[in-house]
Amino acid sequence: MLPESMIALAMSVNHGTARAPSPWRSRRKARADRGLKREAVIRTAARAFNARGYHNTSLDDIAATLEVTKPTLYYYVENKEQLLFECFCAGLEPVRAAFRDARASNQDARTRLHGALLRYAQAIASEFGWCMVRAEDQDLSVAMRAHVKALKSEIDQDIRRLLREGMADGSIGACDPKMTAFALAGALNWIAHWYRDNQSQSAAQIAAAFVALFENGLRPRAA
Amino acid sequence: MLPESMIALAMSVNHGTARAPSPWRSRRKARADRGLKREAVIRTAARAFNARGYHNTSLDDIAATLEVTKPTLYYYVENKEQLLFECFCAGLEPVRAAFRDARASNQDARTRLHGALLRYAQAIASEFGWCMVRAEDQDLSVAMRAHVKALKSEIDQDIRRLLREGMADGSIGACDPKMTAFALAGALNWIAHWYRDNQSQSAAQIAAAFVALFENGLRPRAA
Amino acid sequence: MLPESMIALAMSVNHGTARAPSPWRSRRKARADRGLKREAVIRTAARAFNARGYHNTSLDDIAATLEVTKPTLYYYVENKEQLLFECFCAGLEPVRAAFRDARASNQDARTRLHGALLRYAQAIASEFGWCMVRAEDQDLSVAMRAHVKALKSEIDQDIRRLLREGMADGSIGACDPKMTAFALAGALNWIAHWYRDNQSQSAAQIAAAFVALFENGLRPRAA
Amino acid sequence: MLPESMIALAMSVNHGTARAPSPWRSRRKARADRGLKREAVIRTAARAFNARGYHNTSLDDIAATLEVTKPTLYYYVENKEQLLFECFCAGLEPVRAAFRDARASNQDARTRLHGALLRYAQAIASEFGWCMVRAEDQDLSVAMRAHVKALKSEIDQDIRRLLREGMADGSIGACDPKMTAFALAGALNWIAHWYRDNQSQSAAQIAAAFVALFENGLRPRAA
DNA sequence: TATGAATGAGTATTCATTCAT
DNA sequence: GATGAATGAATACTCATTCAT
Repeated sequence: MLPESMIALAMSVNHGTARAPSPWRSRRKARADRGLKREAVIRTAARAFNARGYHNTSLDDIAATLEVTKPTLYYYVENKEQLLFECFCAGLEPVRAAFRDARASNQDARTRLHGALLRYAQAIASEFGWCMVRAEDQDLSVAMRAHVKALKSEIDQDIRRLLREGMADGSIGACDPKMTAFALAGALNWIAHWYRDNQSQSAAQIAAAFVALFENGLRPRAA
Repeated sequence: MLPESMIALAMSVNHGTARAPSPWRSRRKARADRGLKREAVIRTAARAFNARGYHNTSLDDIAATLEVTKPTLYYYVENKEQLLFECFCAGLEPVRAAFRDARASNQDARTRLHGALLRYAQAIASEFGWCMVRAEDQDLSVAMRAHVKALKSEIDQDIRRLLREGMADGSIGACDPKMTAFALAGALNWIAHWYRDNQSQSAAQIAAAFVALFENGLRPRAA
Repeated sequence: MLPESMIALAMSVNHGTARAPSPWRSRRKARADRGLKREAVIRTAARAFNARGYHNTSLDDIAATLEVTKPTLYYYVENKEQLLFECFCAGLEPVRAAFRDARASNQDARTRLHGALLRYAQAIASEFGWCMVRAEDQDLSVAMRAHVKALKSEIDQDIRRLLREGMADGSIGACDPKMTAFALAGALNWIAHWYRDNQSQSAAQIAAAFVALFENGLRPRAA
Repeated sequence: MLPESMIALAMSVNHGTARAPSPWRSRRKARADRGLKREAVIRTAARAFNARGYHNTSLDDIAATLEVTKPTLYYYVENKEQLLFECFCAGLEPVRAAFRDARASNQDARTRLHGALLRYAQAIASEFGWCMVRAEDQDLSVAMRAHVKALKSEIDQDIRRLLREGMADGSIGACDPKMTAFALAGALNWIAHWYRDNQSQSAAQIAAAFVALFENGLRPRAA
């Protein structure tokens, strides 16, 4: 269901701000995989979208960063829209993996949710965070919009399921799973709006602080 | 600091989806105040931005909805950018009012925060919610961006202050005010992404559910 | 043939840079003649055209300078084009007067030409100079273009006639009247491109220098 | 300092009114150099500006003449303004060359000035004449305006220098170099206002007549 | 007289996309 | 694989002009 190279791309998430090396530069240096170049295209797009927004980023911008011409991009990607979609998928994959692991584990539900949310937060803070969260549905064609919605909904359902399981196994207090899932996801997604690489706190630290809040709430605990 | 007509506009937030009646239609019907028309322009823009996004909304779209020609918009507003800014302000004003009230009250801090967040959530669910939350900073000129950032920061500081006051008066448990403020705002802002007028739950109900989560946390309480 | 108020306007040519007083300002102060206001409109337009060019001057600019609204201008003038035409006429009238006088005098032709060119130069250096010289024919309707051409041609013919008379009465050496008239007019018209009010030399001094050149030529004279 | 292709363009000045052949028409016919096309764009623009003025010429007009679409123009030129600038430069180059030659020669100054002015007049009568002379400074951005002013000033200084040298070597009578330079340039520049290709006299003949006037003046010479 | 309000027509500029080479 | 060249469609913004009041 997800595009081919997505997993490889997602694994190598790069938090640094260094310009991605252009695989075109050393032209003769090996028949550098089409896959590698495709990855570079997507990653470069993600950074540009993140920095300037989807509509304020032209394909020319992306091509220029890669030191390539615009039509070349079309060799690796069908559309500008598809470029956005690929970025979205690349960012989402680690999140899906996190929830897969949560399902497989046999700890109590709150612990499993805790772990998944930690990885969720890190994905949001990655260079693909913008594309996952801030990219507007409006900018996609109906077909892709449906696709994206389905993927997002999957995550939503994963969270709700863990909440319900937690209420069942006693590790989570009574709550409305739908509203609570929205609140959790919202708080974490929002990280994409303010997190910058140079932040004093790492994504992991932020995630930890968030999860602590969700666990204990604002009201002082007895002891 | 905020534009004149903003408060009137903000007071009359309209959650319905009904097309705003066009004050131009009945030309002779009263001396339809310039102010009223300006309001209609802004409100119509807000709905369009909300529905299709800023970049996918042309001034022609807005004009057509109002059954007016494009240049007429320029009679009421300087720019497309300014249109967005006005929407932002219109949405933000009730939030500022909420925090003003929170400062004035002499209840314990958690109660005051609780009240402010309720109103915050309702503002986000209003027709101006998109403009306040999802509009990209990238789309504004540097000058306006600074302006918007300052206004947003004001709210952020208000939240942090209440958190600190709550820790001081014992109504709020120990927490990192900055991270917590981000988490709270994020969860609430996210409402703008999924809330639709036809939702089964009202904005107030949603806000209540959120606030309850924030107060008690996920972990089951003793009693 | 020339518009009514032109002569009065032309007589009061104002070389200063001081903003023309707006007759609207003191509203009650007498029923200030329509003629006076019309004059103010034209003079203000001339200055604006002179400063920013015809196309870069909007009627709003002119209206704003006069502290009036745009439609008011239409009460005094039919068109933007007509506004330009009026400026042209206002500038031209003193030149026509100069050549009328030259025809009436009974001095030798070179002396009469000399005198007329002096006044010609001063007209070009006036605030209407731009409109007379730099305004493009292209910006006028066919009807007005013909009108303007006729007026310009009249001046051209006046110069040629004086040249021929000078060759006849021996005060002017052999020359091609057409080419010479073009050269004279061109040199003088060009003043509109570089003359500014704050020039160290007055329009009269410049005119004198030019006429001296035309009279004696570059080649050193015997004595 | 001047744009690359300018010199080639200037050398091939075409006085005819025949429509420039569109290099796009025969698409396959040769690899029609980008340079050639760029030239065609500039020349076509010059003719249009000449015929209708800068503001009354839309890029659509120019594109239509070339049988190309508007965005194509942007492939060769950055701006409408830059288009005007290129025309200006193309027209000016032969003039600069003329004065370079004048500096290199070792004839008396009056003879050298004479020669330079002849070529000056021919440049003004070329299809680029309008852009050099009648284009308003007002239509250029501040940066370009400065650039243009500098180039024009260079020519002015060249004329003044020759006048001073002429007074020194006795070939030119006493005169104010500044005023005289203005008069000479003005008379020649004015040619752009009235010269048309179908003129009975060639540009060279006109220039000769002008130079004769400047040399001898109006006053009859002794013998 | 003067103006508030509105508009029609125009215009420069941008950009995703295509295609022959 | 990559690019130079071209285009169609869209879009924000301007401005002279009109007209009811």
